[in-house]
Amino acid sequence: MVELSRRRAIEDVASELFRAHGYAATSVRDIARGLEIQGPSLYAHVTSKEDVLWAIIDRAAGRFEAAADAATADARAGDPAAAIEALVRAHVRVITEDVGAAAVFVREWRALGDERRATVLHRRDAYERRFREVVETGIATGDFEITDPALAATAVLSTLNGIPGWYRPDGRLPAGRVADHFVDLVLRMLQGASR
Amino acid sequence: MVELSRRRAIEDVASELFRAHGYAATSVRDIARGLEIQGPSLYAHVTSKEDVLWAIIDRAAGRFEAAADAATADARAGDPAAAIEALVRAHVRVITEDVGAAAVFVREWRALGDERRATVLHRRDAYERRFREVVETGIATGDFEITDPALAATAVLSTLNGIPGWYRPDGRLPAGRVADHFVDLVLRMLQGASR
DNA sequence: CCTACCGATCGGTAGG
DNA sequence: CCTACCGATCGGTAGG
Repeated sequence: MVELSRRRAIEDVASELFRAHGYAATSVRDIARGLEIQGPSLYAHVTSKEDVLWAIIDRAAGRFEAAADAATADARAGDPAAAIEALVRAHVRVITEDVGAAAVFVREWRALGDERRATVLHRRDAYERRFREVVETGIATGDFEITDPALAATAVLSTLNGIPGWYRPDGRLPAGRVADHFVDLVLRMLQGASR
Repeated sequence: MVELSRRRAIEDVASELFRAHGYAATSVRDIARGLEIQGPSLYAHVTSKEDVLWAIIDRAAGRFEAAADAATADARAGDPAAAIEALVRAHVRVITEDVGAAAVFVREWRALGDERRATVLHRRDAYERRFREVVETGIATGDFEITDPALAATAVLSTLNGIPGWYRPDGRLPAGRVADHFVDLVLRMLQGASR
């Protein structure tokens, strides 16, 4: 592992602990132990335990948003299936590139204070809206066979957000294959046909 | 609300608090406050905080298993689509009948002690296997167009287990409509066709 | 079901 | 980054 900023190392250790045990069940001293320093020494680098959680979640949110921006820019307008494929690949890539942070982002936002929690929920809403709008476009073009686009978008994201629950970088399926499978599953979910 | 056993009332209050804030972030005194008694009084009814979590999770697991048993008994053998539909309807029904308990079951099993956590994970594996076996049957009969049945079963359950994250009994969609939509989405995910 | 209380641990600060 | 320490809160017990 290359040199990381101390601050980033703290967040990586904390991500793994928050993912494995949850934010509330992880103590500041647990994080410090993972860095082989004393508990209070952590406060030379962070101002509070919640700041560490916020840094992890804020960065993860930013990576999802940036990846979706790039995916949307790449995909040709007027092809909803291609647009969904790009969004799914982007989402899966962000998850598999840092599955610890993704798990914390998906599960631990409830532990944030009111203001930050509200901010994260708004950003999640805006992010989900991108999926929903593509679903709506696909309904309009006749590519998708969906009667409730809001529910379909929620279901798609639930499907993808299960990945941090089982994906491991050294697991049976490499990240690219995971993305391929979920692109197929999601597209079929939306396109329907055989019934 | 009808008379409930005191023990059951404790579990219902705890379910809501565990769902909203997580097990670790909920104190025994928080649970007691929801019942309008003092913190230590709770111990007249339960032996530990973890016992309450276990009771919620164990009961939820039993309800999922019993519902799947009934669904499997009902569905005609040799029709994988009907079998999946019955399993999905059973799963959604268990979630929507007690969304608090379902959320705790899905999210909070990490907080159990080693032995109980291992037990729950084995039961989850066995439960997921039922879905996977129907997927495998569907591949064999040609009804399903799936290349990785284990991943497909995991994806289906992730999709369904997102429901406790947003479903509310007084929400826009009644439980039966939620089940209808997820049956459609899941069947299309498995049956494929249009690509 | 209550009051009084316990030891352990929590997040965090003081002062190097 | 350390040691020494703080007040608050935790799960849980004693003894009615």
